[in-house]
Amino acid sequence: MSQQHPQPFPALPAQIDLPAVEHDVLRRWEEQKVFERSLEQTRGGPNWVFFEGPPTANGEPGVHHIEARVFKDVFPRFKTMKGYHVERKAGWDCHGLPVEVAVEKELGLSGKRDIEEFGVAEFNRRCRESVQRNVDAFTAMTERMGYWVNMDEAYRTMDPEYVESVWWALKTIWDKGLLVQDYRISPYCPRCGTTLSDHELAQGYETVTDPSVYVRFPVTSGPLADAGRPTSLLVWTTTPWTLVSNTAVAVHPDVAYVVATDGTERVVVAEPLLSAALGDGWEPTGERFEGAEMERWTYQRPFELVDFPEPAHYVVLADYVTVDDGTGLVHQSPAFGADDMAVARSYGLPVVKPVRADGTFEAGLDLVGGVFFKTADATLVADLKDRGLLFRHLDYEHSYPHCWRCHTALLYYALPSWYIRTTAAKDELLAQNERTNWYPENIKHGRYGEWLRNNIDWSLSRSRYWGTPLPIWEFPDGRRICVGSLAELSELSGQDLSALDPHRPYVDDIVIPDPDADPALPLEQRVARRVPEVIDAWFDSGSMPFAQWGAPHRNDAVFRANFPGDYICEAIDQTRGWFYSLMAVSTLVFGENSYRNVLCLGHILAEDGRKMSKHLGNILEPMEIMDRHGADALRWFMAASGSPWAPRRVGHAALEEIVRKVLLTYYNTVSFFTLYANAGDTWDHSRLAEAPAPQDRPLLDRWMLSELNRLVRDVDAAMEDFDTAAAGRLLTSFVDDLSNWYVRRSRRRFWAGAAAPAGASAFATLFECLETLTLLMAPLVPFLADHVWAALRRPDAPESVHLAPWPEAREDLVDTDLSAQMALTRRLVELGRAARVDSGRRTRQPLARVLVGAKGFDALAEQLRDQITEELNVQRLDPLSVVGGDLVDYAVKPNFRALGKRFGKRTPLVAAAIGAQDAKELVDRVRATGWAHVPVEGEAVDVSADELLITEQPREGWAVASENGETVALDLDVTPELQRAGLAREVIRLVQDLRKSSGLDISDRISLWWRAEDPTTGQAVAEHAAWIGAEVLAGEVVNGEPDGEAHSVASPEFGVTFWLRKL
RNA sequence: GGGCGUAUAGCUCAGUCGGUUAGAGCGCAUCCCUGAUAAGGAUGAGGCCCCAGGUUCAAGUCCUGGUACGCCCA
Repeated sequence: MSQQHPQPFPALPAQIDLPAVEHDVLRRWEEQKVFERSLEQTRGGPNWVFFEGPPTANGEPGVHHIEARVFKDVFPRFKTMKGYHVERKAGWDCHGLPVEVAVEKELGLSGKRDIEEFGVAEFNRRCRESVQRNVDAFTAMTERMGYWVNMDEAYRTMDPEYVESVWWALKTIWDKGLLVQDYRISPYCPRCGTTLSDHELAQGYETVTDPSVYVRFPVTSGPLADAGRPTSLLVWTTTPWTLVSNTAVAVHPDVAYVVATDGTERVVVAEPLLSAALGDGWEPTGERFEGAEMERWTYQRPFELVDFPEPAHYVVLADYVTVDDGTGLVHQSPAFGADDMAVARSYGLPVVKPVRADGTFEAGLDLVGGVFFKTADATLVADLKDRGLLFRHLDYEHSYPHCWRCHTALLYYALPSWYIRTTAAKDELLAQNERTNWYPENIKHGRYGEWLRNNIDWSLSRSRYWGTPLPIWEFPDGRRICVGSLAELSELSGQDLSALDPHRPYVDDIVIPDPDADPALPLEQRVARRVPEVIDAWFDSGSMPFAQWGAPHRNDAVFRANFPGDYICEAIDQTRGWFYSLMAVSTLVFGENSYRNVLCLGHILAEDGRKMSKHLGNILEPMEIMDRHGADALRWFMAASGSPWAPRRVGHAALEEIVRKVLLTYYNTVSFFTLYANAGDTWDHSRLAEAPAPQDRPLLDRWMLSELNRLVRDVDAAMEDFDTAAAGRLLTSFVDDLSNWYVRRSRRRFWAGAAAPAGASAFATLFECLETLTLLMAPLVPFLADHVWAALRRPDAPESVHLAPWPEAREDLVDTDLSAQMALTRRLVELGRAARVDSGRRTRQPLARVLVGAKGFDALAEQLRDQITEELNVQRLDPLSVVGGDLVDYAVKPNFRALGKRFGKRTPLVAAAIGAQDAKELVDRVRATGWAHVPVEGEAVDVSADELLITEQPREGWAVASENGETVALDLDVTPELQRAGLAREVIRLVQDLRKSSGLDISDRISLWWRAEDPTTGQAVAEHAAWIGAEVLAGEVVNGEPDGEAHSVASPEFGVTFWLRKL
């Protein structure tokens, strides 16, 4: 029969190769230019501005790159369906140390000296090349995962227009006086003459033995200065060479310090360290000071070898001082320690640096002149001892950073460096943070807010090669110019530089002549040269909102229409990275943060719970995963598995589960629909108009449509709240309801066919559910959703689901009362199933009666009662009350939630009183009057039915299951009539199996013959022949064997044989 | 050392406004159903809701402290 009608839907086989489908869909997107059209058709609509955080195109892409890219795709798709215009400009972060390190490795270079010998021009050319190589791998992965982003017009932070925009931003900050030069303490190798990055630092720790010395610093002012006998601060250090430049002594403001004496001298130490630092023979004198009281006490410094330009050598307060080691008094030498430097800045102390860049002390100094810093220790300690200042000298074994190349001990060394005074904008940053929505919210005032509150100036400059050159030119007399564009530089330098590559070394060759200089001076003395540094690559990426357009020099209007952004998303490691650099740059330059909503994801871990890394061998390649499970499965995992804010483990098992439970259940429901829509009197979209109005459909359909519209409302709310996990849970549970309840309970109506009255509603309802569900699924699983859409779509609907509008919930179809009734129905069915299992009566055996005792059962609609009898295969459904009260056991429990509201503190008493009552009497009274009195502390208290949890169970001859006050009881009596009906069901199943194994189409008609050896089965078949024939589509059911060929099946269990032949 | 987060079944995770019988999936066991069938369903075993205090009539849920792990920073 199916051949008589053209099939309205393409056949969707139950088996599906998801990765293959995805490749088809990718091809279709490409051919039909779906992404471009989705942008085209929203043009003119409101903008929803998305900023792509540029991945560093350094190294191969990994699974963790998929994570953020899923979220960067889902919400733009969602907003596009809602009618917004969402530009998606890709970007690449090109500069920075990681690129340099990779190229150094490739070239076999080691360190800055090598790079300079190799040639900066060629080195930077290689860096540029390396970046471009990796972009290809990212592009392939991005396309495969279905991330729609415009890579043809991607911005690159190394492009001249981009660099110019960054220069402009720097100049803006310069003009505000917030770009300044200051000392920065960096780990520095004096032999290689270079600073080391944190990454390099981590590679070079070695265990060494250093002197650990306790030194007396005699107090020269304050209450202890005139104590009659000399009193000294006892100061501990493991770097005696830094005592030459001792500048101050730091104490913790909240720690107690005491004076101790051995009878001859007096020293000051932290109270908790008294015995540890001094050993035996020392007694506290009773003099005791809070650290805060000691501020500005002066002392006699240990060496008088260098000059100090400003006042120094007094006690300062610092929170970082601990009482774990030493004496609780910490020697300060700001040129050689980051903490020391910070403290010195806050006190305005001078930075004295007697060690030269090669690691030796300045030549003219007494005692240590020209000596390498580390070897000066012995000389200095000996001198302290000679002068009686050395209190104690030990050896101290600890881990100290060394140069990973030459193993020279590193120097923490103050070098001139460029800073952005973000601390000056701290209040504004905090205010901008308040106006920004963080997901999850705790980041805002937690990890990120904390970072802002402890803001430190942004250390901007890097003494490297492959980066945006710092656009500051300096004259010999110290005057400086910050340049904001190539045009400006052209003008200042007097040459056309519009085609200049604004990278090193070319930009280093540009000089700016001083128009006012004496022409007689040599050239070098009347031109400005660029400072040698490049800038932190984070400043590049933080500038992307304007620099991606080359604004303000180019596309300024485009930039202004796309600022600030509505949405950015990265993993949590970006809080102090991109999230901060974006906020800092735009707040400093525009006085406004550049993003409104920021999604902050947890990290992706390997299945073993560890980070994926090559040496652990637990890496999953993204392309391999997608070829095995499909990109949709991986996308669903990222978006909806667990909580995106938390770290998550990805593995094959998790992805297989998603495929089976979510994607295939959804797809199989669609496949089921097309199977029946294509069969018999086919169903096509024109029948939608003939279907009854939703409110006139059977309750099962009305329930499903109610659930559907609730789903639309809730998924929309979840997506608006950037909560894909909630959306995923809602969708999963809907798919389960649709497949395992609605379709399961509606199968007979689909068998009846599209033309049958029963089928009209079912087909329409299922179609509407699938159509809307597919729209809701589209942002999360764009491939499968579009595949389904292509199969199901109405003739006038958009070609792709991604060109279709987001659905709107029809609140008028949401029926919460019906939802509650259906929930009760399903709970009762579950109880009935449990009772059947206990009783050992298989479901094919019809039973006479089921009894139900449950609140709300009386109000349960007839159609829903029918669902229960059908699903449980029973003939009658009655309330438990039809059984005489004497045959039923009652149990009553207090409903605490209800009682608590009314009785508060007395709840336990009322609960106890309820438990003490005779259950049956209590139930009778409540049933009769709606209230019952229970005695509580001599007083009669009313309780209502709602405040009780009543469970009732029949005593004899029933299979009973109850839960939460709801009871289902099955009549176990199987009469001969019931037995024969059960046998008829058995043979129907037998014949259905035969149909299937014979390869018949679901709508093929047959002739059926049978012969029974078992008399009871024979009687059952004869008695139910009409029913059997109708069920198995047999035109005739003949007792006897067929002539000629026929498919046959014999059942020894029931003593019957069947033959069938297709009509 | 500091900040932030996480901790619920063997595993992966839900758990709303605090309510006394804490759920799902996977895995395991035993079954059932089947014209979606290499699917589906039921039942069962499996819980110190990390620990200790506190608030409350009532705590997996709120508060304080601790432990372990993770991330960021020093």
